[in-house]
Amino acid sequence: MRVTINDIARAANVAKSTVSKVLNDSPTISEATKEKVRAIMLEMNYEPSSFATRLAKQKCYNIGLIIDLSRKSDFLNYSFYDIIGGVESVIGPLDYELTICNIEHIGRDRFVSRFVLGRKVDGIILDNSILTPMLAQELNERSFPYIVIGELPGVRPLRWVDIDNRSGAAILTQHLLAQGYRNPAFIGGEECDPLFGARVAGFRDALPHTSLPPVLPGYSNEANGRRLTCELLSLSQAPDSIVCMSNLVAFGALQELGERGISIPENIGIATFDNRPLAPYTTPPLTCLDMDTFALGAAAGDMLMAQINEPNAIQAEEHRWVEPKLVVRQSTALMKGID
Amino acid sequence: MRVTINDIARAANVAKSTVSKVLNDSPTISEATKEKVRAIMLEMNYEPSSFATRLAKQKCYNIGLIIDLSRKSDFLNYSFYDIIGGVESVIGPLDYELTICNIEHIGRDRFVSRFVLGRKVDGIILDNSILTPMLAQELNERSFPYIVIGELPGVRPLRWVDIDNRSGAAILTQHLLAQGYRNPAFIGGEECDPLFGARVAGFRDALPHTSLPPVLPGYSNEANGRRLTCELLSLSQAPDSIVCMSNLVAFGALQELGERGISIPENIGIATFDNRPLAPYTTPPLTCLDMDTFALGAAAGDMLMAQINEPNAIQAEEHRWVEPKLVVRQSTALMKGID
DNA sequence: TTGAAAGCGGTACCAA
DNA sequence: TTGGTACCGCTTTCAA
Repeated sequence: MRVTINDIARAANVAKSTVSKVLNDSPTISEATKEKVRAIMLEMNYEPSSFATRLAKQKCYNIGLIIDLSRKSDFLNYSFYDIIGGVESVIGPLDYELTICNIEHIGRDRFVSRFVLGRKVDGIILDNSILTPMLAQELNERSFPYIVIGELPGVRPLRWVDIDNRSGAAILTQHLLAQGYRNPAFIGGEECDPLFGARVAGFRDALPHTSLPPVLPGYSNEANGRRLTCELLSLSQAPDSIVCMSNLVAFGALQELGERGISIPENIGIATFDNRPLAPYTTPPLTCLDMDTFALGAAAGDMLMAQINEPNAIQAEEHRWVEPKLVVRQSTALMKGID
Repeated sequence: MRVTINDIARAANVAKSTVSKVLNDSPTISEATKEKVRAIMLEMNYEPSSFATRLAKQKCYNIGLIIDLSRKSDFLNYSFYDIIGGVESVIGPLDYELTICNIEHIGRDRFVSRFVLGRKVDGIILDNSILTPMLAQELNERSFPYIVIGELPGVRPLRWVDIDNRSGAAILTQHLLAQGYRNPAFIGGEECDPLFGARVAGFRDALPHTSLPPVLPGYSNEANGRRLTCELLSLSQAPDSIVCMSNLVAFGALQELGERGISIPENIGIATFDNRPLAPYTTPPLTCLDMDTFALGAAAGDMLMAQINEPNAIQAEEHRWVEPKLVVRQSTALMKGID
């Protein structure tokens, strides 16, 4: 049988409540007693049962990361480890744990009851693809702490973190202009996706308001990168540079342009979102916007801990942006001779 | 205040123990009572407290995935989501949860006491980079269920799952031979890494025992891919094909060969381990061995659940291999004309 | 078939 | 500064 608080109390010849106070480093216990009890704990290899503690304290020291594992996406595949690392880097030192909650089997509706009513976690972090307005309302009504990863306009009060895609898109576009490109186009991304909206907005921010740059949406894969590039080339005024929604779109564009003998960066400059998985390894390597997904996770963890510890702040709306970083590579090096 | 088993008992006019039995679908309770109590549970939105249950049952329904988040590796970045998905796919339906345990802050030594003695988890899954012989011994002594991801010869009794790298390497090499290549070489990987040993062994398995193929180790990055390729080319009998330890090594090789005007697959064939992140997107696309990391996680989860539920089987050694899949692409398509 | 009561391993209040 | 004791919410044994 494992050693419990009672064993320690008996061995130390003190009351169980005294042992408990030693565990919590209560100031009402003398140093002498503390030392004695601690020595015995060490000797007996005692470790308090987390369940008993949590039950008694009515607190879980556990936060849930809600995901839908049935969803496969490049973003998740390439950033999940970093996001978890970021979350853990802030909650771990505070002695909180991270539980992965897959809603795939449970279903979106029953999951609130499972995790929120079941008090398995003190707070949750979830994706904007998982949070429905109804779910948000339910969580809000219960004043249950939660942070959304990914902007979600229209549902409030809401606390979310996101990569600042709009500002990032502007940075990327400004870089193209600074390199001497004059007519950037934007390709890839689905119109219904808020990500697309934010990035196109940033793209437009960086351009003169009078200009009407080509923006061609399409599911972000290699084939569409090629197809949309073809479309761009057939325009009466073909662009001299392209901002791509993803690495795969950019890869498709590179392929298409390569086959047509159009050289990059001389004839057309290419910039793309995300450094992973391909940007450093294409020919030529792609100028891109590197997304700090570790920071994203850390920000989410930080906001969540703040909410858990100051429950009155829970009703306040809070958004936090993580700024992406421009990584300049050869695909936009129009001015490399001048430099 | 939240609704507890007492509230339900009161509302249903039965004893608390009766409610408990309904929760556990005990056969000693009449259907009528069950239905009545269940209806009230539903009505009152009751969800049992998992901590109370776990404390009373002395069981956690929780398994720990031990990782060292301070480690950054491509493999983890690209496969972590899949591994978690695999583990969850088997433990989730059994109502187990997955807790991420980062040993970065805790330290390798204290972590046993934290998770094992602290009874936070019923079993753990960890990496062969985390399991030390001492730790293994400690876990074995306590008969604590654990599964290692990644082969770890020399420590026993031990239960682990791994990708069958040796057989995979042989498959990859046999493919080269079947395509008509005669002198494969192996580059990349560190000699101290068991992964390197397994893959080189498989590489040799596929070749005539009399042959002494070039095997050049080196940390697996792009620069070494280039450097080792140069070395290969300067050999008196230069190889006609290369098995690469990783995508980055292969990428380096492609770069080097490309710059020298050596054409692939005609002059030299290239095959590599891992489909991620680059293999489909290089020029030419790389023939590779695709590692099913979801299956790896699922196998680990499966073995762990078996151990938890049959504690007497815990002393038995068990290894499970996940077979990698050959993905043929252009980089080894020597026979494409013939085909 | 149901109920009463004693745990599970802690916390926390109040009295000593 | 310490001890006694009533919980936290559920399970389980034993009696009714």
